[in-house]
Amino acid sequence: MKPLTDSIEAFIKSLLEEGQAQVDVQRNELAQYFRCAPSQITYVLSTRFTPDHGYVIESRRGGGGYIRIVRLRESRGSNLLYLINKRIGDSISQRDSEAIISQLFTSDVVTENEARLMRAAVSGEAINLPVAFKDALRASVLRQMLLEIASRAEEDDS
Amino acid sequence: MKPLTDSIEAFIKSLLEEGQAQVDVQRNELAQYFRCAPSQITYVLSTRFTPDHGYVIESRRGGGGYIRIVRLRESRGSNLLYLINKRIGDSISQRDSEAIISQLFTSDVVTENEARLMRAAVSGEAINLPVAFKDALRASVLRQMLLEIASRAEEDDS
DNA sequence: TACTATTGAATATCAAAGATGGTCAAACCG
DNA sequence: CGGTTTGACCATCTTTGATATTCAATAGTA
Repeated sequence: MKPLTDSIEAFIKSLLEEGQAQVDVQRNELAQYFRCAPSQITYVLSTRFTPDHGYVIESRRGGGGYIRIVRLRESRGSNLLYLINKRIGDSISQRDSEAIISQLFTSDVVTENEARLMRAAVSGEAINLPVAFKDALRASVLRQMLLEIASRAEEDDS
Repeated sequence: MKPLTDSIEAFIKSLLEEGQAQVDVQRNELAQYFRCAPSQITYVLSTRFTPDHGYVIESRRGGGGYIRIVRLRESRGSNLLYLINKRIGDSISQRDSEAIISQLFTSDVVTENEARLMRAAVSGEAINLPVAFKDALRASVLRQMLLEIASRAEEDDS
C-alpha cells in the first residue's frame, strides 16, 4: 500500500507542471481531498518541498488563508557555487545530499544516471564509517563531484 | 526437512521470473506467508541475494515501506559483475580505480561525464583519510557506483 | 468616524501512536 | 561446528489529534 505522502507529493508536483512557477493551495481543502489530517499536508511540505529540494513555502493564516509553493528557478552556475561553498559544509547528512542531488536532476544540471551515480557514491553503504566521520566524508565526496560538474560549465551552457 | 530459507529463496526467485528485473515485497507480509520471524526474510536476503549472487537490495521503512530486490544484468560487453565481486576487493588504489573507470568509458558502459564524476568521487581529495583507510573506503565507494551501473535499466544496450 | 474587542477561519507546531524494515545475539538443529 | 530460526530492541517514516498562533471581518463603543 502506497503511503499517502507520495500521492500528495505527486499531486502538488502535478499542479506545478505547465510551467507555473508557483501554486496556491488551501491546506484544509487539500486534506479533505485526501481524507487526512491537515497536518499531513504540512508534513509533506516540510519533508519534500524544502529549499534543498528547490522549493520555498509561504503561507498565510486566517480567513482566506493559503499555502503557496514556489519552485525555484535554477541559475545554474551561481547555485552550484553556493552548494559547493556554503550548503555543503564540512559535514552533510545523507538525507540532505539526497535532496541536493535530486534537485540537480530536476533542474537538468545532471542526467538521471548521473544523479544515481552520485547517490550511490554518498550512500551509507558506500561511506561505511563510524557516524562521527560519515557525514564529514560524505561532504568531501559530494563536493568533489560538484566541482567536477561545475567544471563542465563552459561547454553545455545552453 | 528442507529449510525454510530455500523455500523463501525459491519464492523470491520465482517472483523475478517473467523478465522482471526487480520486485518489491513487504517483509512482514512475506514473513506471515511463510509463518516465520520477519528477520528470517532479512537473513535470506543477506545470504542469497548479495551482489555476489547478482542482486542488490534497497528498502524503505515506515508506513508503505518495502524491500526491493534488483537483479543485476549480466554485463554488456564488459564484465561488471566480475569487477564488482572480484577485482575490487576490500581495498583498491586510485591508480587501479582509474584503470577500471577508463575501461568502462572506453567500452561505452558509461559516458565521459559519468566517468569524470566517478573519478572525482574516488579521488584523493574526495577521500581524505589516513592511508590506512583510504583504499578501503575507495573500494566501497567505487563498488556502490558499479552496483548502480549494473542495476540500470536495459535501454541503451547498443 | 475611529478605535478596539470579539469571533470565526485558517495555518503552525509538536508529541504520540502506528507502520514498517534493520540489527544482533542467543537458541536451535543437523 | 555451521547454517537456520527466533525474539527483543532499534531506527525511520507516516498519520493523527490536541493545542497554539495568526489573520480578516465584524460588532461594539465613544
